[in-house]
Formats: sequence, structure tokens, C-alpha cells
Amino acid sequence: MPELPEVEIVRQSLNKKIIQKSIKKVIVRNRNLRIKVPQNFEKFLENQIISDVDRFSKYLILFLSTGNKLLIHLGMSGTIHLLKHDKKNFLTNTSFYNSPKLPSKHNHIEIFFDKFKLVYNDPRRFGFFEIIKDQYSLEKRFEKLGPEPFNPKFDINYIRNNLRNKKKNIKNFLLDQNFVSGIGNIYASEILYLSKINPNKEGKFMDKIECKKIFTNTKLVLLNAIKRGGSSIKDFKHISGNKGSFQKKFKVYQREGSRCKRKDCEGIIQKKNISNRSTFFCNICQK
DNA sequence: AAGAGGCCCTGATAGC
DNA sequence: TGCTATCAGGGCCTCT
Repeated sequence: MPELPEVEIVRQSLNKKIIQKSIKKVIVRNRNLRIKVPQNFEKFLENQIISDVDRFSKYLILFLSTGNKLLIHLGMSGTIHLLKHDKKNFLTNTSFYNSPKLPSKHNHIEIFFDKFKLVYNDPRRFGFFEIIKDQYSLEKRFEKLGPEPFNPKFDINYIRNNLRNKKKNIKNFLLDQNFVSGIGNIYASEILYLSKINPNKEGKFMDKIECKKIFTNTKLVLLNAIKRGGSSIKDFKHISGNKGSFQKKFKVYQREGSRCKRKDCEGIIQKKNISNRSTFFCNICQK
């Protein structure tokens, strides 16, 4: 589900609600996430105050008063919800408000604050919660990841130098988190459409102008998605249950068989598997 | 070493 | 109705 824009929307909404709040209680119902939730996970969180909520790429980072950090990844199907809880009973975990928007299954982790609780729901369990001890370990954790598209390091020369002599196609480059981090399967197709570049184009055949388009449109697509509250394809995104609207702006994603949206183009949007991920592109204007 | 493919997991949907 | 197959927004590991 969540690419950089969706995770950024979650960060913003969490930031408003949980900063300076104290964690009263943590309940883990299923430890078998992508990374096993350790037995002592709860003790790292209980009685901690959240000092900040940050994001890198598709990762959320909650800063705790001890200096520990809680790293959260939503995987494919993870969602975070904030719900009121019955204060009298929350320690016994019996009587809760149940938001109609919150699925009844797969609520793996619940973090209780004074007046509400954070619920992590994730049917496929590709997401994870991980305690990171300090800033150094955090940097270590991310050291192999490439820069975000907004990082000045991600410039035209960086792109050109990485693509040079490479057989790997540009779609796979955009999905490669060690090259640039934060782009996922939806926005990769959208970026290539805006750039008029065929997703199968090999890195070594990308000229300077095309690299410049990648540089510009990567930021453009992600920023527009953030502005619109992200894309809600299947699940809801926001902690409130509200949906983003960027999916209405998709030029190619899930539009196979439809006409290309460029005024002067007669093309039809194609769907093709590239490295087992569905890829959408115009058969005429993406060269 | 680079790059392709398998795999982790559940649920929704399509087709028979 | 109830099977089976396919696909889904991610990323790590293995194999060639």
C-alpha cells in the first residue's frame, strides 16, 4: 500500500495527535510480523513520551523520551488508526469503542495513550515494528538506502552516474530503494508517464534530458500526491479513516485499455509485468 | 557483481 | 455454492 506520500500523510496526522503524549500500555496480539516483535517490546514503550514523529522513505520513526526510536514500516497492507478507548477498562482490554472503519481482524499491536489508542492493522503482515537504540543504529539501519528524491544528493549527475552502462530498466531503478528511496509501484509508473519514458528502457540508453525528466517528475509526482493526501486504492490511509484523492489523478496506473490522457496522443494504456510487478504505460508517447 | 526471481502472508475477485 | 487461480501499494534473500 504505502509509498513515501502515504507514509508522509500518516506522519503528519500522527504528529498532530501523539506528540508529547505518554504511552500508558502496549498490547501485542500477534508478534509474527515481517520482523518478529520481541518479548521485551512492550517495556521499551510503556511510560515513554513521544517527542517527535519523523519519516524516512517509507519508514515512520517515533522518538521516545529514553532516546530509543520506534521504527514502523507498513509493508503492503499496514494501516494505523487512532481510536478512543474506554479508560476504565483499557488495562483489562475488554471494552473498547470499535470504529466502524477499523477491521475486526488483524489488529496486531495496540498502543494506549491517556484518551485514545493507536491500533496497527495489517492483514498480510509484511509490515513491522522495531526498536532502535540510538541515532547511530538508526543511521546504520538506513545506510544502504539511497537518498529520497528531495535530497540534494539526488541530482541529475547522481542519476546519470548510476544508470550509466546498466542493463537494468528504468522502472526497476525507480523501485530500487538503494538507488532512490520512497518510490513504489504506483508512482514509478506515473513518473515514467510524465517523463514520456518507456518503463523497459535500459539505464545505459537514458540520455541527459531523460535523466533530467526523471529528476524533475519524481519530485513533482510525490509532492502532488502528498498535497492530495496520498492515494487510496483499496484500504483507507489516514489515521482517521479518511481517504486520499491522488488515485483520481492517476494518468496510467490501473488505466489499462483506456485512452492516453495527453491531448495530442492516440495511445492506449498498456499493462505489462516487469519483474513481477504490474506496470502501466502509454504505447505511443512513452519511448 | 548485477539483476532476475522466489518468497513472506491474507484477502478480494474472476473464472469455471 | 464452492472450488482454484491470480493479483495486490514492499523488500529481503538466493541463485545464476
